[in-house]
Amino acid sequence: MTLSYSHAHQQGSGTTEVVAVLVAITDHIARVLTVDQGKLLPNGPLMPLHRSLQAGVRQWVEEQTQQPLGYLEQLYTFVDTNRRNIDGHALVYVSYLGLVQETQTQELQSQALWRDWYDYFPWENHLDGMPSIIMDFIVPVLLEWANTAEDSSVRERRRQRIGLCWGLSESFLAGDELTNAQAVNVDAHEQREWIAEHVLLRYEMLYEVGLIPEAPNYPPNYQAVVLPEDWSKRIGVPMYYDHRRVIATAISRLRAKIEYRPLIFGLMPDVFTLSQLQQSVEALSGMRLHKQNFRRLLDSQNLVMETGESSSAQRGRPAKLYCFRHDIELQSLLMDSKLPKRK
Amino acid sequence: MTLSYSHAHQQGSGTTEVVAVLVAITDHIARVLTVDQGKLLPNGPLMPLHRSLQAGVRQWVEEQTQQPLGYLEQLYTFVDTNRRNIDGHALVYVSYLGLVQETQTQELQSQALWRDWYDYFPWENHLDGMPSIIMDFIVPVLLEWANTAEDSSVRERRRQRIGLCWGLSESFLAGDELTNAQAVNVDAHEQREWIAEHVLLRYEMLYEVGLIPEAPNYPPNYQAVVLPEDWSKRIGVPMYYDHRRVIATAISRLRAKIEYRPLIFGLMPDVFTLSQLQQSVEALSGMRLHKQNFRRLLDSQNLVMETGESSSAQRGRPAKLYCFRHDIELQSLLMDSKLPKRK
DNA sequence: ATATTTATGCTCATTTTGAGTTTAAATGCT
DNA sequence: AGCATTTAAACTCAAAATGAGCATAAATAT
Repeated sequence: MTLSYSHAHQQGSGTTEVVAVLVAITDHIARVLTVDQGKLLPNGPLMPLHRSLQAGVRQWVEEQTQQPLGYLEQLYTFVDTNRRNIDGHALVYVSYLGLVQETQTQELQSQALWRDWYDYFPWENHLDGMPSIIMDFIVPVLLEWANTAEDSSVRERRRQRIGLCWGLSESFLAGDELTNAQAVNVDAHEQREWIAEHVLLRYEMLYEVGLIPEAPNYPPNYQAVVLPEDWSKRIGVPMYYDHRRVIATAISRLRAKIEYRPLIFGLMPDVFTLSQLQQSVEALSGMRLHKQNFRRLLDSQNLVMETGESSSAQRGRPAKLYCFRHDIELQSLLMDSKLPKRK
Repeated sequence: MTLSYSHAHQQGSGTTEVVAVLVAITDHIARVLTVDQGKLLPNGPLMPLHRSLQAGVRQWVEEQTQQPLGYLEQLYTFVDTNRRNIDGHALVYVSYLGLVQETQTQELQSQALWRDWYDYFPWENHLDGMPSIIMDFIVPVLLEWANTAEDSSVRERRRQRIGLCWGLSESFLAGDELTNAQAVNVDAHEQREWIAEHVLLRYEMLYEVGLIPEAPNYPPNYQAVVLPEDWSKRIGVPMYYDHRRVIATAISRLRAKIEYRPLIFGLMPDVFTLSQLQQSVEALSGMRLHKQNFRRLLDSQNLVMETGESSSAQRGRPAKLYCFRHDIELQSLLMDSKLPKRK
């Protein structure tokens, strides 16, 4: 895509930028903080006055969004050879993942906006089951892409890749023909498991195939499947540069890490019920969890303690309130902390 | 430390460098490729002609070591505010982890050298049990450091941190007094488990306390423990800049990732016995594994297949030869692949 | 009152894990 | 040749973790 929007700092002598993916959960929805009508992530050049990359991130986020931020961790470093400084050096941008507590998401600058992260990745939201777009449009186009390869071994490899990325069974992908056998196996499409943390792999596959507006080969011209009118909505909101890939990187990291580190507490209010905690984890992973096993795991890890009070629930039995055990803060950062498997 | 060695490219207009930690296993020993008498990792500036960071890494490694390299993955991006370009921008360096097969480690440039990585981190080698230096010197100094803190809560936190990093039991660290209770508990020092992948955390703790020659506050002046004459040898070979930290980052990543991704095949020859495979994994993790469980896990994952031949062993029953199943290459990169716990 | 909703405690079969024992097939030494 | 030694590899077994479900408790809505 061509980009009309441009930053002043790109003409300078620096070649390093920082980009931040700030995540918060509000109304049980995972959101990222964006600027410029949701088209960009907060970002800015690393300057001589910054004593570290983190310091650069904090300054630019503060300046562009006025959002105070807590936990921050480096994600990945990209190079954009299309953007260069006056000496011809390509732009290097270092991405960070930041966590923001729900209670901290107030009074932003006007251009800053918290957006549901599934607006950018509709296929990643399995909270109400697998979205129909996957089996109706995405997978058919991908299979078409796989089958148009010259070499049969390439075709096979592509099909395997599709199956692994999108949780499809071997049988669904087996054989070069996908005629009536396909109809039979459609119902068995959830035989292999959907792996939540493969967000980046899935995004990169869609990008490679040309299904993503940001990709150079968009739109794809496969004939077997007619893309619906509202395709661009279904494939998610596009962004400038490669910022959508940066978000995909962040979601992948968050979903993977939450399995063994209690990052979730960086997103929770100080006091919460176990159901709220579970709903937050579900918002991140995009999947429903087994309630009883979630709780068993929680108390086996000793991460939370009761406050003694109960919530004034809307309906049903009032839930006990809990808080994060700050006395084992350090332990929690180091120790393994797993999550139960899907429901 | 002050550094006499300097690179020409630091005077240019660029601010981005790449640094590579190349790993290979030769003679059952995990090694990293170094230049400049083991004082530096292969590195070089990112230049306008490079089309990606990986391309930069490959060019500089090739130029400085003539080592062909295969698998390459980004590690972490650092900023060195002590090194700046002519415009005052701090140097940003992006580190990479590369894997080299044993059969590929030939005919290097004279300045390039494969070094046992435990030369840099002697305390990380638990192949023959926990090294005595840990309980004899490192932990006593760390406890001294913990106990000299003003605030008692800081003391407690530091002790917890020490316990988690170095695998010490609660009881060993409990209480403010460590007089005769200490002697009693010394034997119980392996109650909590040593976590192999915490290499970076351990290095950073030693650095913070001043036990690392590269640290600004080296040497520490704790009185309770008299450091032995050969301390500098025991605490490992120092490097220029923060390159030792980069290696620590690489080892941490490798040890963590090998638990769930079959990275090990990037280091193995094309054909190998299961014992050789296990020894390689042990070289990386620095710990002995339970042979039977290692094999059970291996064939549950279907990563290797018999070649049909057997090895002409030096002694004992000949072992079957195996090779990596290239047909599931992709699968292997995605799928979980765990390792058994310690022996 | 009774159905509905939410919270929370408990059970149970299956799988995974950690740690052995046993048997097999080679070599080296006397 | 015979026997101890060494390495390989198959099999067993108890304990712990996991996935899934039932039962009970405490509130609200009709």
